[in-house]
Amino acid sequence: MNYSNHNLLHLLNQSVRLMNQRMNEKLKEYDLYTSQWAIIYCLHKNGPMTLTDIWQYMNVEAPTVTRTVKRLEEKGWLSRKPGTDKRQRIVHIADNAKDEVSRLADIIRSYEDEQLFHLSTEEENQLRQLLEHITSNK
Amino acid sequence: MNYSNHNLLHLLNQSVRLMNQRMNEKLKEYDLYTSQWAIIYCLHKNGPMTLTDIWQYMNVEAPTVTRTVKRLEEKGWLSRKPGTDKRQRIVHIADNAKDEVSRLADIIRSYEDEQLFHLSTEEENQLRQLLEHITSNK
DNA sequence: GCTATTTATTTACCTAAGTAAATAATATAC
DNA sequence: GTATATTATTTACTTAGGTAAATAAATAGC
Repeated sequence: MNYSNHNLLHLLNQSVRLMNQRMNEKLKEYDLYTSQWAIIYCLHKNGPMTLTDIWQYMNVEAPTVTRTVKRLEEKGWLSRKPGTDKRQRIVHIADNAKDEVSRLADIIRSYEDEQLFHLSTEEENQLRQLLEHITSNK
Repeated sequence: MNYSNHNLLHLLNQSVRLMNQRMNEKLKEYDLYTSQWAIIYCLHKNGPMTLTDIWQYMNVEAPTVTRTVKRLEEKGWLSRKPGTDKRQRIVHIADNAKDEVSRLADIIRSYEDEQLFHLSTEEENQLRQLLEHITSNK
């Protein structure tokens, strides 16, 4: 496919749609979506977090996280308990799910590294640098 | 902000969200969203097209285009007429909107080139190449 | 200590992408 | 030339992002 006539924003959108589709395909057998896995992985790496911690870390808005966490709780991946501050609800990986999450973390991480992008370490660094550049405020 | 701990898919998602938000902000004064403008611009460049032409060109699914075109028709930007094949509906820019679209095309194109990404020509080519690489099938 | 403000989360509703299935017109098989 | 398959579009429903506003708890002012 030749994208050379496409403008950069369009190309960026197409790329991210395609990457998410491929990751969704990979996650299908675990009954998860990319965005759901992103939150599970976040908690796996960082331990229990409040909703505010999560949405700030993920760089999305609070209602998006509320909705996704709710679904993951219903499916048994996550659980919530009240914090010392009664407004807070601390989200953590459900005890039953911990082993599965550890196992999945390795599988998905290596899928992403080895198969999703098909980039050399050099190219990956370049891409990372360019994306960090455009997302930095001027 | 330091993204160095983030994996590449996460970074890519964040970047595209941010770019679309900025473009939406720019388009707000014309009462348009990025995805809506993408279709108008497509028709501006290529002339009248069928729905199938559009979704294949844009690399999205048909129902997405159906919905967006419907809204743009309601707002007076686009219009549709039947094709020779009675299944087809040929989408074109509404006569009333043509001047405005031409004017906007220049404004938005230069916004994207000069302000949205903040990349040198060299960097833009690099990014384009990397994105084309990851979207190519192996 | 009571009022006002801030903070954490949720609810309601918008756009934007996807899949699956329905509909209607055309093309193909025979 | 009728039955079948294909094609173009739409409808219904899902996830995923956003904003605005509601709610409830904590904090600050006085």
